[in-house]
Amino acid sequence: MEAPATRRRGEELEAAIMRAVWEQLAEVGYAALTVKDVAARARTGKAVLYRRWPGRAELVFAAMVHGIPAADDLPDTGALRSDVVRLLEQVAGRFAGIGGDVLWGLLAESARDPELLALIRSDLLDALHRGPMATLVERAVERGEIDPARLTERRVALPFDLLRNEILVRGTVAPDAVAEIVDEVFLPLVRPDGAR
Amino acid sequence: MEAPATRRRGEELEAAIMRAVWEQLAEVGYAALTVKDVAARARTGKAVLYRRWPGRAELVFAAMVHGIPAADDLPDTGALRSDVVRLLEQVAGRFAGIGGDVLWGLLAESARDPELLALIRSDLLDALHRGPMATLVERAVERGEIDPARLTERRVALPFDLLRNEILVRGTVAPDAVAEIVDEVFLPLVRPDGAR
DNA sequence: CAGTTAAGGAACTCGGAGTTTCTTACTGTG
DNA sequence: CACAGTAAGAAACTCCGAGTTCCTTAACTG
Repeated sequence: MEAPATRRRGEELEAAIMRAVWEQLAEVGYAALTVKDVAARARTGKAVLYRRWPGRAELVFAAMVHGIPAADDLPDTGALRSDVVRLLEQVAGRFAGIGGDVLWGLLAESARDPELLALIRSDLLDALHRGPMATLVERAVERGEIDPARLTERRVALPFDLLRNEILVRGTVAPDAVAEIVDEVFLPLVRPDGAR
Repeated sequence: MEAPATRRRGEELEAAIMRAVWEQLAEVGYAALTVKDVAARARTGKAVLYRRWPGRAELVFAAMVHGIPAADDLPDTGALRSDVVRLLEQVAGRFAGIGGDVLWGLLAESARDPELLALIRSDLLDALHRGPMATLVERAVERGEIDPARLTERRVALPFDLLRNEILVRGTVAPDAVAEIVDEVFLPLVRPDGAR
């Protein structure tokens, strides 16, 4: 933020840029984010940014991947319900501060670039979700909380599909949305029969 | 398409513009759609467009509302499953030709304009879905195909929430997605107990 | 310490959104 | 049928942001 005493390079410089992008996203959103403003905020020049990322979309994508902390601490509460609730809330929390519009903007701007689009879809929308969820489900099956016969790909994906819908369509995750998704939809579909 | 013999006005002109927007959307998508191209395609000038709509986003929104035929023919096959499948396929079909990127672009560009955003959400994402679905569900309750005690807002919204997820996230609706949504998720949640 | 790399910064091109202005065809009214 | 008034069609214009280029100079390399 304050004037750099020296000329920064490598890691340090890059971190400052990522931070500047993230802050701009939080403050003005995607549509109003300009490369010049980001450069100014990071106290550097546009050329430095373009030397690293081919365009605005890639820059923002990098900042999101960088800014969203990895979910290394997968919930393990011993019960399926609380595990899933906590995981969903974790992910919802990661998107707090920046609105759904960042995702829209990114997707819209990348619509013409199939490679970037695929990357965004897999890194930001899929990988972060499929793996963790699979683990939670696996554990629950072992505990007998889930009937394996009732498991399908679609049902496992359900919690995140619905959470994503909240973020993308409503722009925010209502306080009780997570509980609803888990209690009204997910659990009734995978619990062993009899347990309503 | 061909040179207009005369100078058009009102309805006729407007229809030509809406058609031009729709065709451009289908051909180049939202990001690459320019007002100048639309005007050229409709054989008119930019000023004519800006006299009617305040900006690009409103123009595209108008074209979508105009171009998406109303679902006046609500399915009524006598069975819940086929009703819902048909309704979902109807809606999916309406978005054929233009990709999900149009929605993204529209949402991204309108992120700063709360009124337009609300309009898009309600007209394009909500109104078209909530009403028809409610009717189908109502009929099914009367036929005894649905247990009213198992109905919640969220469950009724489920089919469209998931369909929307397909369109927005995957960019397309896989051939068997609709059947999966209905058979693996929706029906098991609302059918009277015992019917698995 | 000499040579190389790249940061910082400014000036540039290019293109699209939105505006303005002008001429000229329609339209509705007397 | 003539004469406003309105708005279509077309062009030129402003503004602004993405991406590029170039130059100076600080930091790193050996």
